Amino acid sequence: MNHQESSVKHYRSSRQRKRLLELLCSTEIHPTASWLYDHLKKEFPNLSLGTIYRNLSILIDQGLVQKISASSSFDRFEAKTTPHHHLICTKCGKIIDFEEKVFPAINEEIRRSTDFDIEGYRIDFFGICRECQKKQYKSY
Amino acid sequence: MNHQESSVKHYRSSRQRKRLLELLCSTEIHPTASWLYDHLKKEFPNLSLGTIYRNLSILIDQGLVQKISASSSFDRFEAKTTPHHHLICTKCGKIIDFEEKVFPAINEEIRRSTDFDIEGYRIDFFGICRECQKKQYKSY
DNA sequence: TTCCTTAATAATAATCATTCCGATTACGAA
DNA sequence: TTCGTAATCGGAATGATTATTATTAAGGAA
Repeated sequence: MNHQESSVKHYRSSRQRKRLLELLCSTEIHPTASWLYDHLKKEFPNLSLGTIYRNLSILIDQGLVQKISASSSFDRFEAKTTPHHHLICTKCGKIIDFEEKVFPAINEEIRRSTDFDIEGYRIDFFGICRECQKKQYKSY
Repeated sequence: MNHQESSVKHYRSSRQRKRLLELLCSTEIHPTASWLYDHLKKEFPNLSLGTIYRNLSILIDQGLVQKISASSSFDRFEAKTTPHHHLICTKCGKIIDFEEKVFPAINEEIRRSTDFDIEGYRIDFFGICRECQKKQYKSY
């Protein structure tokens, strides 16, 4: 959110948040809050789920992490790297990054024809992943 | 979801569901479940919120309605018409349909480079709507 | 029309991801 | 090292959605 950069908020550092970010950077599975909690719990036995959520929102505010809401009942998170889109399996809910190319024509098109101040876009592709395709055949 | 068409489920008709669909077709605001509840409650004083949710899922199953999950804490719904995308205001959460053109290049590109069985895609544009742009200036 | 089977409804409880709160801990400036 | 306060922990609160159960009403058959 560009319009918040003017009021830069300073956050005190914490080991929990440092490790949370490292964990997010080290995986590609787009974890849920509870997955992150389970993994860091081993390292911080007193860890609280509230700490996960609060730090995720701090990291999002810092632009280091982004939230993905993909029609499931719970949010997923990922460390922000390069812009990319998502392949979402409508069977099992799995989300896969789709780096591939950015489509520049979309940006031009959209800016021309709306009075929104567009910050970006995300393409979610819906379909059935390889594993679920196999399962479909088996179920007959 | 194409893979469900083979087992066609028959639903008994109901006045509540009939009116729910009519209401969804008559508006462009992408209502929440509780908005739909509040409106139909006038017509059906005994209406239950569970009835809204159950009928929404039936209408979705019938392909007449689709659910939009746009990073808010609650779902929004719309009657399915032609394929289109969404402009989502990151300030106020408003969602606006963006008919405009379909981008055929995306389909070709994606089908070539993944083993997903792609059913479709949706582009969510994030930005700040005209009204919220005005409010921003005022806050200084 | 009347009856009968069963899906749809209403009311309410349960679920569960997320947020909030009060007491305690620990970062980091002086 | 001290001190002010942000970060943490634990648990309770919130709120959207789902499940449960008794009641109502589609809609097909007689």
